[in-house]
This record gives sequence, structure tokens and C-alpha cells, in this order.
Amino acid sequence: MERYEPLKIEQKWQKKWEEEEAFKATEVEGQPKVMLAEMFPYPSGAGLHVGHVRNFTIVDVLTRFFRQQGLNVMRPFGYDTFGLPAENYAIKTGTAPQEVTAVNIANFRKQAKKLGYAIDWSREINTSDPEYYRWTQWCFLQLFKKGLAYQKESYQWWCPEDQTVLANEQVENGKCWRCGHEVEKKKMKQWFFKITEYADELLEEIDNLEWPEKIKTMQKNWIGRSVGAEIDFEVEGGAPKIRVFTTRPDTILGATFLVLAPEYAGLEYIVSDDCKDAVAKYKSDALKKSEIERQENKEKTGVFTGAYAINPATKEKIPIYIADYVLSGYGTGAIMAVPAYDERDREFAEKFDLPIVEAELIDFDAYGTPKVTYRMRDWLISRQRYWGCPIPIAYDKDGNPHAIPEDQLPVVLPEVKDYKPDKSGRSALAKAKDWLTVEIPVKDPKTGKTRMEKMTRETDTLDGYACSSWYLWRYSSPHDDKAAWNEKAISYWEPLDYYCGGDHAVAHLLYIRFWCKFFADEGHLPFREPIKRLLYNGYINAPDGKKMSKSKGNVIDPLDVIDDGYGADTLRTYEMFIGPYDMDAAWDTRSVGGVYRFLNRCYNLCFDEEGSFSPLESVRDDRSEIASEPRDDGRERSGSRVEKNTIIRHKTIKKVTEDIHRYNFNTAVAALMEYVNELYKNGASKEDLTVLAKLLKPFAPHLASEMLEKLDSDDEWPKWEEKYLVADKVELVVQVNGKLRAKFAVPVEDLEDEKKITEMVLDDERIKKYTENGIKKTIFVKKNKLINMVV
RNA sequence: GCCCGAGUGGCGGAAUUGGUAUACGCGUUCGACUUAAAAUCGAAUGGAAACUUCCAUAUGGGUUCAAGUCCCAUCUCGGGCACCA
Repeated sequence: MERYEPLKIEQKWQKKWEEEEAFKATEVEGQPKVMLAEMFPYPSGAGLHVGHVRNFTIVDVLTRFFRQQGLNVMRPFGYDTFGLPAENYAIKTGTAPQEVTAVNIANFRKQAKKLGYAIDWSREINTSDPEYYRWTQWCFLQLFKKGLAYQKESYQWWCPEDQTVLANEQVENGKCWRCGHEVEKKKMKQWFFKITEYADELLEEIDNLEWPEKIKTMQKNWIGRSVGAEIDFEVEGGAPKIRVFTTRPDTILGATFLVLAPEYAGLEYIVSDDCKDAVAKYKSDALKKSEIERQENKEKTGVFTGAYAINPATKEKIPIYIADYVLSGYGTGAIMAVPAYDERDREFAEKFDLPIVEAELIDFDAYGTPKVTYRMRDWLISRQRYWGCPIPIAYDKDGNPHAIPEDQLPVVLPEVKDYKPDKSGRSALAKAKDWLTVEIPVKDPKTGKTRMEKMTRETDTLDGYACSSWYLWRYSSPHDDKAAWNEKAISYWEPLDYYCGGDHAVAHLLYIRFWCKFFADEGHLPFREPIKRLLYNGYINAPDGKKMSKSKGNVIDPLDVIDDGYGADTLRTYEMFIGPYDMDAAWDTRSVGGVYRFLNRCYNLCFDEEGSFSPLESVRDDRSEIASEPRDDGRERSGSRVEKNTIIRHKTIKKVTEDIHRYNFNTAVAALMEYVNELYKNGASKEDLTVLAKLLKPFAPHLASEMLEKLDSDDEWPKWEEKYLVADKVELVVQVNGKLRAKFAVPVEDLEDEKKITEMVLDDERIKKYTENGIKKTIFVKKNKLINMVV
């Protein structure tokens, strides 16, 4: 007897799919389309891990499901290749990141093919390929032209280990998200994208997305819209007015002092001479304080500036303090403190012995102007690193930035020998002397003539998130050399219908929405939201329940699972069966064996000794008596095995179809297992097996293809018919006071006759003993085939 | 501190609209095949009882003919935010 040999079968089909370019997608006007993608991976040297497999398989199950349903499906693939791991490796070993990246991509591609994914390999993209980043630079220039990419000198998070600035989203608990080193604040001139320009729309449109509530809430909190007012306070002695932001302008009568952030601009005009030293010291201490220290010690600190302001409502003189509990980057960096209504102000007031006035609330119209403020800041995008997309900017001799003309794109990353950033904090690009100088055409404002001017290139590179903020659109025309994306192609395929990932809840998913709105405004995109549905999958942990990590030695390598003989189909199906897709799950090696046994049973149903399927009735006659034995539950008592199979076949089609639509992949697999168990009991017809193979194909495409080939069938998704879902006899549940007391097999038409049912039930010995003293009422629920007698 | 999730057998988990709790898988036990083992096939498997019941969905209350599901309170775990005025 032939045994199920997954590796042999899988090789055969993978070769076939590759040769046929089986998953190539082309636009067909009028045919409904579906586009799906996972969050493209960073191709690390370690290769695919089980988390990738879960993520990619979810996309693949949906991809194949929709293909089998006759939709025009596109499922591309790509690599997010710029970033620190390759660069740090380059610094350590001198190997060019370009080289390492090429090797890692080749490995990822090979592994993804080994998993049998239905990928259109002609749509493979790579963010560090000049063919790609040429258009990342083009995107930057569009933002630059509209003033949405701008430079600003401000205090920024700086990682002393990686020698680069970090965005707010890249600082986790006061530490660098990559190396874990404590970050500090440094005043620097940096590039920003003005994401705040779109804050309102980004917030408002969240509710229209088919995204998990968790992600939507996180984005809303991140944007953090607050409605309030700005109020000006005169400063005694003629210093510039202090403008504060408050959400409670109605409490102004209780404002007994002002507090400024230590970084408050214009502080020098306010501080009195005798307080200068104390203020200067407090300010420098605050800047040195790490984020960790600020978080751990929430005890209020601050110093008096020696200056006073006038409360415009009470006309009283109130002192001005500086304190680090007021943040420079939010609102105006200054607050009116109302200790009677605000807990933090109260703490401060108590510590510094300031008055706490329980004043009445007033209508504030006379004192403030309405103002909306956001917690979200502009997106800091420059990085002092080599391995990133060069910012297409050059500086004239006065230091003014100029756009590199679009016909000079891409600005290609120059080859260097030493990848270390220099001591001044500039990236290794500063060492590429030849590359650094560039000639840019400049229009002379007086003569109107254009002349070439020598300039110096920007040595910062773009945050990797910029590269991934438009890649979904590149998929629609991945090798177009005329435009970032082709308008016709993108309007057919996009927006993306399904996006699946388990990371980047805020940053990436907010940035890509921001760029979408910008490019829609520029007339380049025909939609304002890039992603219709988001599936946010959970992590896979080690068998001990802990996170997998090399140092703990608990990593499961998916390729080992395949090569151990289980094969890709088992791995894929197991990871779908492991639990609800959006919950974390622990790897269980023994359960992998269980899924393998299931696929083996599928195989054995289809391939007997002669290598042909086992037709119903011809085999397993030894069990025919058992099979036709009436069962206790009374269901289908009269049905033949063929009739039983027909019912369960249609039930299974319905269950699997609906489960995949609901992303309940685990219960879809369970339903297939139940179906196979039934076929083992009853025997299987060709029709039974064909349906099995079709339903199995999204999960285990190689085995299913092998079965379908044997059965001489296409893979068109089967349909169920409701009429087969109703057996002629059904099981009636009888409860007394809500407790299960008996089950009856009744003809389905009897459910229409409540009186008949009631009489029959009351006449039964099992029920009689409970109802001797009479019944108060009966509740009959036809839908649930249930009757409850209340005594 | 605030905002979300979640808590069901020995284990991972089902129960989709308030209606048969524990689907499916793992593990365990027994049986068939075998000289034997593996593989495979079949049966049993929440706990106490013992032939008919009782108790079980984190804990305590409530609503209902009926609650894992709804309401109130409490505990535990996970995630997010964390001086945002």
C-alpha cells in the first residue's frame, strides 16, 4: 500500500505551480477582484519562523478560497529590507548590507515556495532595490513640495548606542526599540512629515474600517484629540504673553498659578534675575533626566521663575513656575494650573504651598478661543544611518534645502567601506566624498535663467516606515519605470481587501493611511483608505508558553517541521488549527502529529492498495452493520449510509465556507476532521471525496491537488443545498425546569404540531415521573427543537 | 492609575441569535492486527455517585421557563496607554 509521503507530493506540485506561473494575476475588467497581502517581512538571516508561517498561511487560505470561488485574486509578496540588523552586521563584519540582504531574500523566497503559497512571484518587491526606492524618493518629494516634509530644530529622542534619532513610536519604556539602550533627548535639526495635518480625518475615518476594535482604539488614543481653548495670560513687567491650552476653560476662576515646560521657548524673557540660576539648573537637569527616571519618579518637581501673570478672569496676580510634568510638545507647553479641579496641579500646589481655590465654573467665552489639540506629533523621519533610503535633498552654500530633480532619481546609496556613523552623528554617507557633491539646476530669481549650482547632499536616510508607507500600491504595477504606481492597475486592484499582520498596530498602519490621504488629495490615488479589512493575528509561543528566543533555546524552526517528514501541508493546517487566529497560542509538537494523522486519513481514503479511491459500499462492508445500526440519538434512523453522507457533506460545505468567511480557521479544520471521521464510518463515494479535497485545498493545497488529480476533478468551490441539511427525523430535546431529561427522535413535520409533541412527551415514562403533580406551563422552541416543561 | 480583552476537562480549545456545556485535536486506558514493536483501525475518557441522580464554564449575587452567554460586584491573567492639562 502506498503511504502518504508529503515531501514527494509537495515537490511535484510546487514545481508544477512554478512552471505554470499558476498564481499570476492580471486585470480583467468586469471580473470581481480580491487583493490580499500580509505585512511584508524583514528578511532576517534566521529565515522564516513559525509566526511568519501563521501570518502567511492565513493570507494563503483566503487567497486559495477566493480563487476556488472564481474571483480574480492577487496575492503579491515583498521584503522590507532597510534597517538596523543588516547595517549592524555590516559594521561588525564589513559585509555590504546589499549582499546580506540578497542572500536573505533568496532564502526567504525558497522557504516561502516550500510552503506552497499561492503567490504571484512576478510581483515581488524589495524596498532597498533602487528600482523601488526611486519611487520612495519621489513620494518624499511630493510631500516636500507641499510643505508636508519639513525641517525643524527640536528636542528629539536619541539613541547613543545606534547613534540615531528615533520617532516617538520607536521608544519603548524609555528605551530604543532595536537595541534596548536608554534614549536621551537631544536638540537637533531633523526632517518631519506633517501627519498632524491629517489628524482629524485619520481619526474620523477609523470608525468606517473593518479593522479589529483593539487596533482602532489604539489609533484613536494615539491621535488623542482634545477639545478645549487657548487663553492668553499677561505677564507682569512686559514679557510676551503666555498662551496656555486647557480642556477646562470654565475652571479659570480657580487658576492660581501657571506652569511652563522646562523647554518653553521664550523662557529667558520671563525669568527674573534672582531666579535665573535655579531655573537654568532645573532645565538642564530635566533634559538629562532619562525617560525611565521621569516615569519612575512621578513626584512633582519644579521651580519658581520669579515672575507673575495676571489671571484674566480674576485679575489676580499669580506666580509662574516651570515643571517637567508639563510637556513641551503638547498644546502650547504651558498650562494654567487649577489645583481644585486637577489632581496633578493639586499635588504640585500642595508641595509648593500654593493656593487651592474651589471657585465656581463660568462661561469662558470672553477669555479664550476654542482650540483642538492632538497628542499625535509630526512624524520624525530622518535617521543618521547608512542602510536606508537616501533623502533626495541637497543643501546650497547657505544651508537651504533643495529637492533633487525627479529626473535625477534614484539617489543611489553609494558604496562605502566603513558603515559606522561618524563622531558628529552623521551617517556613513558623509564619508562618501564623491557622492556628497551634486549639481542642481537653480533658477536665478533676477535673470530667470537656470544655472547649475554645486550643492551638498543630505546624509540622513529615511525611516524604514516611509518605505513601507506605499508598498501596497507598488504591488499593482511592481516594475513600472514611469510611475510609482499605474493609475489603471491601481484603480482595478486597490484598495487592498485583506491585510494580515501581527505587529505595527499604530505606526505603520497610521502612516500608510496618512500617505493615502495625501496622495488622494494630490490626485494620485482614487481612494482615501488603503486597507479595507485588517486581520491582526496572534503570536505563536514556544511549547513552554514563553516567547520563542534563541537565547532560551526554545525556537521551533518551521522548516525542520517540514523536513522531519510532516511536510508543508501539515505545518500549514496545524497552524490554522492551533486556535483562533487572533489569539496567542503555544506550540504543541504532539498536536502537529495529530494533524498529520488527519491528512494521512484523507490520503488513505482516496488512495487504496491499487492507488484508486475506495468507493462506497465496496469496502468496509465488515462495518456495514455497525453503520446501519440505529443510533441512540435517533437522528437519521431511517437513512442509508449514502443519505447520511449526503447530509453531512452538505453540512460540512456550509460550515467550512462560513467559517473561512468568519476567519474561524480552527473550527473549519475541525469540521473537516469530523467529516473524515464520518467517511471512515460510512465509507466514501467519489463525490464525498471530491468535496473533501476541494474544502481541504486552502489548508493543504498539495495533498488536495493530488487527490483532485486522482479524482479527475477541478477545484471549484462546492455549494451546499439547504434541502439536504434537514433530515427526515430530528432529535427533540426535552427539559423539565430547564434540565435535560430525555431526547426523542421525531419526524421533522411533527415539529409543526406543538400539541402532538406535548402529548407525546407527557406520555413518556421518563417524563411522567416529573410531571405527576401537574405542569405550570410548557415552552416549545421549534428553532432549537426543544421543549421545556415547567412544574 | 486609566482603557480594552480573557478566565470552560489532565492539556490546546468548541458552543455563531440566551436553548442539549465540554465539538475537534492532544494525552491516557482498553481492544484488534503483529513473534514483538511501530504504524494503522476500533472503543472509552469532566467529577462524584451507582442504574438513577447530583455537582461542575474564576468567585459571590441577580434577571429568566432556561445563563459559559445578559446585569451587578469581586479576584486572577494578558495587552495597550501612562503626568497629553
